[in-house]
Amino acid sequence: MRIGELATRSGVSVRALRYYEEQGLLVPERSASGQRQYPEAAVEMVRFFQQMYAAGLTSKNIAELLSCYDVGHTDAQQRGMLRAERDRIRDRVAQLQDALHRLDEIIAVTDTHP
Amino acid sequence: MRIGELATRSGVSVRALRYYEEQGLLVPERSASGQRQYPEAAVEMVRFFQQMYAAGLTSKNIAELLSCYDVGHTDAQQRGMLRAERDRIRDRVAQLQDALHRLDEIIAVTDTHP
DNA sequence: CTAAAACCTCACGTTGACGTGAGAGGCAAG
DNA sequence: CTTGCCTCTCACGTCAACGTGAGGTTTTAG
Repeated sequence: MRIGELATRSGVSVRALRYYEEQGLLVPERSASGQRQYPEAAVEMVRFFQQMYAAGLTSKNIAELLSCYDVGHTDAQQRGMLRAERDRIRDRVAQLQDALHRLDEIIAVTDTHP
Repeated sequence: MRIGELATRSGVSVRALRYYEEQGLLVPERSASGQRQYPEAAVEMVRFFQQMYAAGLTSKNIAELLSCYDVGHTDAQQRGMLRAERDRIRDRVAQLQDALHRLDEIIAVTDTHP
């Protein structure tokens, strides 16, 4: 499919897709005239990228992560990176839940004293 | 206390404290010579700010949140904002946990196929 | 065949939370 | 008094993930 369809189907902008390519995350084939051609699987890929971005990973992190996935084997350094990222996300979840509780407290107070 | 001590005790940079002041979050007294004077309670405040920033709130959000807290009463718009932010954080936690599971899967795969 | 819609490549602009000097003044110790 | 560290106010720089035209080509619909 072409870039516009992928954009609407995966819920990101055309610009974002070109940016992902720049970062080496999703490099499509090209038609004879130079237009990008994406496979079906690209939709799922892009959603995965969004999820990882939302989790606070950088483009570089995601690229490393993909290289683990693509090559089909990982060295110690890559596995270390994966674990480090996972731990970072875990910490972040804990932080967010703390923040959530503080907000809940404030909401409770402002509801009883409006 | 002066700005340097607050910085080290609360774990942020001096620049960050001046930035918070710019944003109206933490406006200290001034000595005769113009140096900032913070009370003890500022340490806890700054940690709270960091927690909210980590949760994805902007300076403006935190300022509104403080005004709820300070004035001691809230209008409907403020309570709406508080709830919206809380819901946003909840969604984000759910997203992060999804991402966490995907990372765990990848880690499991790369461990069994190194 | 033509006009609109979609695509292409530069390349500069945006946003938020600071970083990083520059140049000048303040403060405790010896 | 002067050395050395802390603080002050501008004010420009940074970084990541895009946004936003500019100017030109390609594809599609009628």
